[in-house]
Amino acid sequence: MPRPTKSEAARSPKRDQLVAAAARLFYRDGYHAVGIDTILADAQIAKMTLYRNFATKEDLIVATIQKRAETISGEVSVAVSQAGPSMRSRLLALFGWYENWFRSPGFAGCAMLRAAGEYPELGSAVHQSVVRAKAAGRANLELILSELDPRRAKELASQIDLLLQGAISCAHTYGDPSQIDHARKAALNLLERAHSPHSPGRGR
Amino acid sequence: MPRPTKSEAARSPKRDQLVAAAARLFYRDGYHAVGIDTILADAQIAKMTLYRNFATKEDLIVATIQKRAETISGEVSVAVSQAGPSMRSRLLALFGWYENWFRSPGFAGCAMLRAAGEYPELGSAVHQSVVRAKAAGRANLELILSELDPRRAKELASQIDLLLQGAISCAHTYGDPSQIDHARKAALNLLERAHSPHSPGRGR
DNA sequence: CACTAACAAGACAAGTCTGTCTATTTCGTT
DNA sequence: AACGAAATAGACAGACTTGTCTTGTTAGTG
Repeated sequence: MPRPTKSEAARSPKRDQLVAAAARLFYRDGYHAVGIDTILADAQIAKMTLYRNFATKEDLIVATIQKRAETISGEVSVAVSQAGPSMRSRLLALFGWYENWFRSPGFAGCAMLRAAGEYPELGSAVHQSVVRAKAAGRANLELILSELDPRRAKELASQIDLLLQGAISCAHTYGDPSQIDHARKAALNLLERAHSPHSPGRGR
Repeated sequence: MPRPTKSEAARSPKRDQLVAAAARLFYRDGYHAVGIDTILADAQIAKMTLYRNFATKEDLIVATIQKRAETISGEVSVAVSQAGPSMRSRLLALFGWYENWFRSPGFAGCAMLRAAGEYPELGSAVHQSVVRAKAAGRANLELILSELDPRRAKELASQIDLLLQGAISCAHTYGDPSQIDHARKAALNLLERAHSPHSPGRGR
């Protein structure tokens, strides 16, 4: 069947092309700042093809967020799984992935946080898709850490996630990739502390 | 002199009114999403009055960021100075201020980070104003912490700042003010560790 | 070969955007 | 009372916005 099944209503070469161009331009210039005509010109795709695959521009934005979430999740999983068995080396692999990202050309912060910023209302479809993606990312981090200490995995995952999200935002704002170093040092401190807690019930 | 000096070319009741309305609307809906006509209607001010005080819309955005930075800096300083003398209580006062903010109605993340997100280019006037404001905030945090241990104040300030910036973004994204709790716990851990470092030269 | 679905190209509607300009009015000062 | 700066109201230009619709072309199907 040369016609590629189509079936579910998602896989289409034109659709992918569109999402790829949109993701690139949205990330570079912002969601409101980029019009669909710019995307169509860049992807060399007709307007009707866009509106056959997506109901609205916001739908296209959601698609770029979902695609980015999948990509990041996959790459991080690979990086962590390729690291040594110790929790420390796994965490360092995770931070290594982020550092590479920060140092890559065209880095401009987190596409998802920026989307949540441009669509600040909680109920917005775009914002909701960011919530899902970020929650999945934190859950994945929790899963990684649960091998160490299942009881504290949730808390430690939240803390390290805050460090990472902060590092992404600050690295972009300052244009300074070395922000990841601060986050890494803090995360290792927190990890050691979780391993050997010598003052248990503190901290509110 | 009943005419209020004017002098420097900044203080004007209409100007302040304009900045206040703009800050409110930009924060609620986003910088690109809000047009100047909306701001003018809200502030009940004529268009020419806007363009007599600001060259462009971006200039108005920069003004809202500067005003917000001043307000936050002042409020945080007061909150910290009103706390007890111990570093722990000072830090708790700082986090208390953030928690109140997160729980206040209409909280929608950090206006400055969102501005940097909508104007991703480093050289942009808006982005630059965010850099200045955020750098000043971190410097202020460093100043607070320098009473504890001047050597580690800079590092600790960066780490806690990352936690705070991450908490702001995540609290908004998830619509969950309790994100500050994770940041606070982590910060207290890092503070204790800075106080009694029992494994010195680790962490890359 | 004939059919059909997908796509390209572009006109079009209806509205929005920023920024400029003119004409009129308000108001504090001399 | 008269002057002048500042504010208002609104028209206006020119460009841009999303989304719809039409027309013609391409390519893979039975």
